[in-house]
Amino acid sequence: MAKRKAVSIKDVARESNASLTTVSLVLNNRDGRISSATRERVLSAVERLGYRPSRLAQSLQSQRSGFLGILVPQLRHAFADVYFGELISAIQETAAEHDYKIILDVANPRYLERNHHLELFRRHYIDGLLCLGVTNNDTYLADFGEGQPVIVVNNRVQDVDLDFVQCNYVEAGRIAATHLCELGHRHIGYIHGATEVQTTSDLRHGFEEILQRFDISLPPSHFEDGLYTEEGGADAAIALLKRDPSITAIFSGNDKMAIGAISGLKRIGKRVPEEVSVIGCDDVHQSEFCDPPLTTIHTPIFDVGARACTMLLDLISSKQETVRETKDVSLTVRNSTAAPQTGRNGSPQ
Amino acid sequence: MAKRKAVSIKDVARESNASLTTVSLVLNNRDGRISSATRERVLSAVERLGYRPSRLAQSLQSQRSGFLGILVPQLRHAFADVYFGELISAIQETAAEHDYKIILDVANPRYLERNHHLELFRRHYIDGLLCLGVTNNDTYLADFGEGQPVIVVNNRVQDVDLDFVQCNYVEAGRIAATHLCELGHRHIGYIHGATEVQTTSDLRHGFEEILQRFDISLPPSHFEDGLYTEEGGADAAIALLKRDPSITAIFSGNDKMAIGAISGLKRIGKRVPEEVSVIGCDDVHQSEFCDPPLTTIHTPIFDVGARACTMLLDLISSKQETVRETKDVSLTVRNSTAAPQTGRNGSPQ
DNA sequence: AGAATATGATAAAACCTTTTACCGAATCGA
DNA sequence: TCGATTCGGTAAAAGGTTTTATCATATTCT
Repeated sequence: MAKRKAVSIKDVARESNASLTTVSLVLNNRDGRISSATRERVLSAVERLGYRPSRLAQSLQSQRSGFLGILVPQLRHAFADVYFGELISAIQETAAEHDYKIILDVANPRYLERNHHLELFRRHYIDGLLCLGVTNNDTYLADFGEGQPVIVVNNRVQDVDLDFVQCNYVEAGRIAATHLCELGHRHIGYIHGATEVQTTSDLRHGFEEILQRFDISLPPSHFEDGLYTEEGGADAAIALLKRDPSITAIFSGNDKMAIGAISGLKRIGKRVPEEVSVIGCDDVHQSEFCDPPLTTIHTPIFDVGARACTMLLDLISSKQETVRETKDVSLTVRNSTAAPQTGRNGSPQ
Repeated sequence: MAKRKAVSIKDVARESNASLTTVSLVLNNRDGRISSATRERVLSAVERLGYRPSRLAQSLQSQRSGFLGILVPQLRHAFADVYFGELISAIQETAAEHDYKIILDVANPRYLERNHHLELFRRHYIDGLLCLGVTNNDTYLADFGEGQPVIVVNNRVQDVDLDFVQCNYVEAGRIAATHLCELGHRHIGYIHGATEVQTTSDLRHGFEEILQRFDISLPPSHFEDGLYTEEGGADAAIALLKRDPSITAIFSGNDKMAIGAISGLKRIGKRVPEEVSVIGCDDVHQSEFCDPPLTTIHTPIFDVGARACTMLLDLISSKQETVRETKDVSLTVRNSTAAPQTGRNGSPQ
């Protein structure tokens, strides 16, 4: 199939009776050194031959790949998660605006064991890396060093001194707690996600801070792990209400689990929000379309992704030395929360 | 910050008192030419220096980038769509198994206008391309040619002769229609997605084929565009029932719109499935967690993505000349469909 | 007019591999 | 012992660009 060889700068040089160097200078507008006559000659040859410089050769020479990496953890189907998807959309869009392309990697055990994360830089795959969904267990993050720009997106890592852009999850916890308390709830369940995620703790700290202020106790029996999945959320909600039927409100660490929780509550015949209020966290798109529409903490995920990408580019071009940003969150009230029913239905006071 | 220069094969050669060539031969196991003594010497030097070959130089030399491209259309936040996400997960996983990496591009108008899709190959960004979410309007697909392996994923393009891997949407339409008809529905609404998508027509053809067999008419007033979004699905369902209150079942072109439709129906006080049945298509993960859980056509999206990726690799390595595959689909019955209520509530017979 | 400076273009080095072709030394067969 | 192999290894080319240093030629200054 004689896949005819790609045209190179040499071909252009020959075609235009100019030297290799001249062609390069013209193409890169290296100051007016070249006469407009030769410039035209070169340009027309480029046009005629349909020449486009090889990005491989360019990268080799410039020692810049023009790629940004996105590293996500190994989950069921990581990319089918709207939370990650939203971040990736934001990152891709921002990167494209700056003529960078995105490459996608999944940090599974095999990957890490083979040090593929280090190869990303050492073998010049990428110029910078964005890490999504990291946990405090991800010790490999400590492997990155000098000249390897890395930003942790919407999280932090406890023991590793890495740059990050995140939402204020402590505040998110406070807002959620305040909302429930002010509605009058006193028996509250808490569905959390993986505890090794830093923002999971942040959220809980903020939440408990406010509960204490309202003098409400949150016994261990009111906590349940929802695994950050719908199924987990459903199971957790059911477990919580079985263990303590007086619970009138549930805070879920993310919307996914909250939606699962609503589905679980319905399954055991509890009406939302009449009998049990549910509040989530994230404000993903579909929260508007579950039944009832979910009250949740709005976190500016898209902005965080875009900002992280911009900052990464600044790190790469040495416009920044270090990045540490925390974005504000807010309450989005829909219909899954209400004041608790007084009297009859349980609620032993 | 003296970012100390990366160690190159030259450094290894010097360190191990061998020639450049020898080092390369050892590293690539080019037949037993090298004595085990030198081999050891080289290997230990590699170890000591922490040498890793530059993939840029390798790619330049081999004329293979080691990347696969994924091109998605411009949508709200394309990657935050579980359907695309599932495909991307499958592709990424398969590619990684074969030591390929994935790069992500969004085909927005600016991108296409600048012919960035062609640059992908011409500038050696990628060795092969997977196109997601294409429509019959995407004429740029015709630009790809010889030596540019491209596969359309879970779709086809009417006028362009491109390789594809897809689900059998004609059959999906048939199955959905059969299900509704056998339940006894006679007044059926149809929420469709973008008509410029080939599978949209396939689905409809299959659906109408069965309705004719059951001698049921589907007047234009029973069609509504749901824009492939939740909002669109909700609006469409409401419009359909306002226009013809005798409708007892709705088929939706994807689950997203179906979930929206359920939410819309509830909003106007219609119970699902007692008053109106809803059946979707795709079987996305969350269909299990809406209320009621959605009856839908299961399409093996993940398999399609994985298969498309495998086939693309075969095209690249010339193990295949052409790819045309259609995967089976099946019915997943949950609780959003039921027999129509007889008598009282409308249903003029 | 002779020296100094612009101007326009180019040869060569550098970026880092892999592969091809070749070379000297040792081994082997006759 | 001569010619043919095998063995172990290397120099050089190729892959395609950018950048640096250099070289002619033309122009300007004194």
